[in-house]
Amino acid sequence: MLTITLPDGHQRQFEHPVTVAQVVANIGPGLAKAALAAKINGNLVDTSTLISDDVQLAIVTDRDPEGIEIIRHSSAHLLAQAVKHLFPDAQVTIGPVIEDGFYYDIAYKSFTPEDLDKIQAEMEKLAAQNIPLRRYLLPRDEAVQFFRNQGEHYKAEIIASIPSNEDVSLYEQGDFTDLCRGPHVPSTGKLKAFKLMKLAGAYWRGDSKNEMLQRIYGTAWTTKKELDAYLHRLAEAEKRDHRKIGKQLDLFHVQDEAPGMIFWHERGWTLYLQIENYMRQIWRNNGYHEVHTPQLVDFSLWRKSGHADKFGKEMFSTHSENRDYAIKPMNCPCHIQIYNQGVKSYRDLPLRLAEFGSCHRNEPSGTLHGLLRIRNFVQDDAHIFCTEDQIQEEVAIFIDLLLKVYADFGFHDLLIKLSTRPDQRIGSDDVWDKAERALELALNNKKIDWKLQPGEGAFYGPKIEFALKDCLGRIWQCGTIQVDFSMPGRLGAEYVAPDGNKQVPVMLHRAILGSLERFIGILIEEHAGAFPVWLAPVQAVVMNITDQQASYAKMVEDFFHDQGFRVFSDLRNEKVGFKIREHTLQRIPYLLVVGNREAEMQQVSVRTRKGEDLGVMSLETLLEKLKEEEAERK
RNA sequence: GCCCCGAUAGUUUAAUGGUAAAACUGGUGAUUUGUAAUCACCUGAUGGGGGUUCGAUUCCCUCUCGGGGCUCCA
Repeated sequence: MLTITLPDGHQRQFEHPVTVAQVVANIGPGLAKAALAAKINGNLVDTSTLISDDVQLAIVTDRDPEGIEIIRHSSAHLLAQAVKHLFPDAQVTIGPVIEDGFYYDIAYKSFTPEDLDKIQAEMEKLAAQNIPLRRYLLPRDEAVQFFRNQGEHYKAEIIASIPSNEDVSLYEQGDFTDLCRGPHVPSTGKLKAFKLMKLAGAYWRGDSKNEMLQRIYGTAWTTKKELDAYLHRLAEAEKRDHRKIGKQLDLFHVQDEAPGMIFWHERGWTLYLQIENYMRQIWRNNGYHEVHTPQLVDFSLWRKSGHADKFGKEMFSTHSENRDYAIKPMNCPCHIQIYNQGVKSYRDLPLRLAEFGSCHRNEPSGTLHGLLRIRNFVQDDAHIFCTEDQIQEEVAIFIDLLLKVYADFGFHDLLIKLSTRPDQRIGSDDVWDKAERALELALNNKKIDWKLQPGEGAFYGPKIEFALKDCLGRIWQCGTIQVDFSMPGRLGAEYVAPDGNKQVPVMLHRAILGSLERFIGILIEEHAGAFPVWLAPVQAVVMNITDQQASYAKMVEDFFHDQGFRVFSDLRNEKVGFKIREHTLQRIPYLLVVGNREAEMQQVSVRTRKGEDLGVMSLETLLEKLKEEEAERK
């Protein structure tokens, strides 16, 4: 006799061991149809699992988060089966679940988009056949042999790395068998809403020294409706792409002659300057000293700093009159040169040197991406020279400042990561302990969520990274603070301690926005180009209805312009509806219409880019409104 | 850098082994207009190089750049 307890507390008793499927059938036909897998005492298992003890049992259907994951995982297997049908020479490797879908890496010369359509059709065919899945165990060595016999050498290699005394689980669906931990759906008919999305290359075992496999990405959902909703969401997100909006709103462009570098147009540059000026204010109010250092520096400095060894390939260089130069990829060595001028005392620390430093890095061509990954960018960079004892407080102050800045820009969802000591590092473990603890403590004191990335720190010290997502959910690192125990010493930085001895300061590398270009790219996507008033390149447009109001419109423009606002007038001989449409599409916050009535009363008729009619108001009333919005940064 | 895909007018899109189509933009003229497109006419394009062919924008090779991934992002 065994007792099975269901989540609602109900119990069922059976004389003999039963499978999950039998229990579910016993509960009801509706649930039996919906069951994808189950949880026995909290562990996910297949519906074929045999129960022989008293257990807690929960059925997993497509309403559970685990259910959709199982559907995606089984979809990956279905994909592999379809590929094997159509391309028997292809070898399968791995096929995990990812956000919103799955992929499968396949060793094959290459697939075309047409192949993708064929594979999709084959998958649909196999799903319609409702092929049952069967799970079974095999000793590791037998499993290796099994896959070798099938010519699946990658799979055999994966299994060979599993300890030899362990059994491995295999899943068989019709003529296809895959190694897998599971669980999986009971049969392929449960897969009803999937779509292959794209082809890509991916290195075997994620190592660029290995051969490249063909990765097929797919998405899978519980219903066709959810699938369609997902595809719709994607299409909407793509409309917010900063490259698209950058063109539409005339913000910037790139061209062949300067790959990975940005031509900023007037409107984009206005936005850029707003952000730069805001950050300059932040620096001024938080104890930073703005400096400016050369773009081009003799290579000897990069040798001393260690950059030449580590980033030689990424540095652009040039030559003149027997001297080799590099365009700076980072600002830190230059800031140390400023620090090194004159004798520094412990009383000068912490010393915070800041620069909108323009850096060039020769990134591999395949990694360039709009404004988000480029070869020439400007960082809101600063280096804090301090003592070891000051690290903790400086980091704490920095995090507060960073969170305030991000909130001002409307970002509240930050991904925060702490990267700790890598295998290859310099500095004693004592110093690393101290630095890591300082960063961790600073994070914990803020009561914010963060993730540990062991071994991902820089060779000279640990770091905290602050990342944002773009419109398609891709993650981009923006802000960072890094502890550096090495470069100040390499470049001869020191200060006189209270006891009169010379000491080497610690340096904190830190950026709040990171690359201004990257930050602006994400900002464009976040707002879909409809920037808040304080950032909008053009804050309002004055439109006359006929030529009669031209001089009044010009006067209104001058009025706001003199008050420091970015307002211009559109006096073209066009219907007002035409002008409104145009400036609305340009996402200009306020559209000011002036006809004879307004001119006579010295007023403006105000309309927002959202189409709201705010009615007629005096210039002073609107001015107050603009001032208020600018101050609130809304 | 590696894999797949792409590149047509200023922009967005169409088409074809045989004179490259349209909308918007731009220019000219008319229109003086009240809250998301006034009308007419005009200008304007097949990324660079090589090959196949009587003929290439179309097919092939290659370079450049862009897009999606992988690796990388110090």
